[in-house]
Amino acid sequence: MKGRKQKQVGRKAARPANVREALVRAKPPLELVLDKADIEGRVNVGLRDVARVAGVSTATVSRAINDPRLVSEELRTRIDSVIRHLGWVPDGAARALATRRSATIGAVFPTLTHGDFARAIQALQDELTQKGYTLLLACSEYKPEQEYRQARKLVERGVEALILVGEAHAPELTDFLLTRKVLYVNSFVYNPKTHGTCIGPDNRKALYRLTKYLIDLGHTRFGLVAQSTLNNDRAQARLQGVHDALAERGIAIQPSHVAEGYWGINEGRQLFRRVVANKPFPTAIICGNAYLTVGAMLESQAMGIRVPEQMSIVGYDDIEIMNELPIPITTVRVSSDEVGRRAARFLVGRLDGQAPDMNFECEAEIIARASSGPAPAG
Amino acid sequence: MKGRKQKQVGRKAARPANVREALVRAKPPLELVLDKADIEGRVNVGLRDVARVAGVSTATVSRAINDPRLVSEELRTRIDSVIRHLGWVPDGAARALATRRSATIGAVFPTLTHGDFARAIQALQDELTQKGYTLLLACSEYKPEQEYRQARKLVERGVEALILVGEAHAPELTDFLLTRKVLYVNSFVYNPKTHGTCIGPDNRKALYRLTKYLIDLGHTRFGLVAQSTLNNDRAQARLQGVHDALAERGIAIQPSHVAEGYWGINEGRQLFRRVVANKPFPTAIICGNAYLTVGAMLESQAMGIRVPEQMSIVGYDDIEIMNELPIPITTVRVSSDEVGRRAARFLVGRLDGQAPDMNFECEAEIIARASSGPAPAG
DNA sequence: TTGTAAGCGTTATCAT
DNA sequence: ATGATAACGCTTACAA
Repeated sequence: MKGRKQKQVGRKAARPANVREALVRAKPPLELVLDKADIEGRVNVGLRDVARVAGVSTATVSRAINDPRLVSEELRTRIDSVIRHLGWVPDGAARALATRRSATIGAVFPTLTHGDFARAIQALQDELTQKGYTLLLACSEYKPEQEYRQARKLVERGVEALILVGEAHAPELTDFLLTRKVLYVNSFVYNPKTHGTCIGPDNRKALYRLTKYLIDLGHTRFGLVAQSTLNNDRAQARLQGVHDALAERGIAIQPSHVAEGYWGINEGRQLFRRVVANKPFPTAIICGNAYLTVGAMLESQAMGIRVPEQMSIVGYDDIEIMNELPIPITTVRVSSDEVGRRAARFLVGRLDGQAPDMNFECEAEIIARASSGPAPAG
Repeated sequence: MKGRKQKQVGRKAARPANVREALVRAKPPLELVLDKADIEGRVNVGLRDVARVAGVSTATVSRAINDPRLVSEELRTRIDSVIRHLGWVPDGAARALATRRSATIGAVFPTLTHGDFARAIQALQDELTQKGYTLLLACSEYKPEQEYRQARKLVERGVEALILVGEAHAPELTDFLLTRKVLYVNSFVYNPKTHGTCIGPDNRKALYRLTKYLIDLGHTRFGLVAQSTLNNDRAQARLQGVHDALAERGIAIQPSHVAEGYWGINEGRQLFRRVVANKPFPTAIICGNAYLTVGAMLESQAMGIRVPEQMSIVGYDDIEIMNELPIPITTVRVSSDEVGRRAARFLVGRLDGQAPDMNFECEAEIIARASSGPAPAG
């Protein structure tokens, strides 16, 4: 470590306080003190240098930047000018160490490329920036183990709170959060029964209602282009919603009419083909996420299936293209922005000691479009 | 600040070193020392507590976690066990302060929701995590002023390097980076003449070549569904590429065949309508970004225009849907992943003192699909 | 191999 | 309103 070669008795002693002392109270020629020689030994200018050049104590400089009202007009302007001239930028690490606050919030998302998460992150970012916080971002790639490691690292980095996705975490993570008493929220889920605050849609209910909507349209033969439920409690809850609604009416779903995949238009196409391969094919197809839905729709058209006359296709998450395709798609709209914004507000509120610890359910609205209609007579 | 109420002469003095000392060397019943009373006064356990409980010096604990080889087998396992039992997590701020390194890298993107940026961020994230760094993320919303503020804040937060998008920054930012000697890269651009390292495609060249490709197909009447060049040097460079190619062949573009917007399928539709409103409409439409392109394509179909027989439509950025629409779209493929990954590698390399300061051009490949063809005879 | 203690750049307490 | 200085929790130079 530079500048630590010799044990110094005291800081002042190490720096000849000769010419500078004279310059200190000089009025305008601040440029003079910018002379390299003045900041000898140290690589970066620090608050101490500002104080020295401005001829005040470090305490005063600290006050001047953190609560200017505590400092006299005169000193304040003098200090500001020195800061500008010296180009000083406060050191976040030192500040964090002294205050025990980092003004940083961490988030671990399964992926950053899915539209809904991207939107939530954007909103999160906006909101946090506005409130003076910074976002530390990590990615779990849908692996609980990795989520744990990342969350841990974020806590080491000093985040004051954590945003997670879903309610199912590695047990180590839950333990860790509990014993360290880390403030966090589970986003994109709503299930007050779980441990921790949650902010998001009730995934089960959303698909329960969507399925009911189709049942009410007379459909009885259903197909599923589902998203894998592996390490994905949201997908799991959605599937549960479908099954709950069907069970209520005593409708069974044929196993061959269920295909499970991950993500992507092309994958949606393939899964769709698999589902409709077994005649008679379903009159209603429910898709697990946005891009699977788009794929299913595109493939249905390529196959010459008339939608919604022969078959209804519905999806989850309302991305722009759903409304722009030749046959606009019925889907569930969740405001990811809202999830992100709410999460940010909640955490910042709690950190400021306000806001009670409550859960927040985001609306999941069914947007009915041309892709769904009454079940065909046959 | 807690625990700072009374001036303490020395730390040890403040803590009765009675019973504990005896426990220190006790073999298995480590649980005993977990007793709250042992960590009195302090809210969080610290390295000192670990050292005390393990009966070693703080230096040894530090070594044990940072370079285990420096510590004897015996102490190492003892320390590890104490760490686990105490649930200690090192304090990043303190470590950053002491080492003058934060293992953190900052990025400021115009937006997080565009597919290309999201992909780059994802890659960035992966790569950085792998190398032991964490990503601090910020968002400029395409505003140079905000980019400056965010970058500054990231530097305050102690990032060791910065990833920016584009080469045109606020002058304050350029100054700031220069005087603070901040390591950074301009991503998504390739222009070795600018200040700073750049990693990305040569936007001008890419569209120059795409335009040439269309010219070679016999097109002479061009239309533009352009992305606004406001605060967007990439869009500007792309436009320049188009104009360069056209100028070379003496082809002029009719002002009424140019429409400028931002982003989104719907916007693409509107702009497209505007462009084709002026008969005879262009035989080739070049679009400024992915979603504008999709919009143009969708609208052309809604209007009953035959593509590519009557009109060729080409875009920029190869997102999945381009290849999945009924008429797959010719476009320029830029590997955003590569941009992100390269940027991360470059910065980490430089921080480790390897890697020379060189620019890196990412390939921008023309993916010819069904949406482009020979100009119609008429 | 291990310990001692200075030092990282701030903030905050206490005294003036 | 301002100054002096301990403290924040770690790393590391130097001594043993």
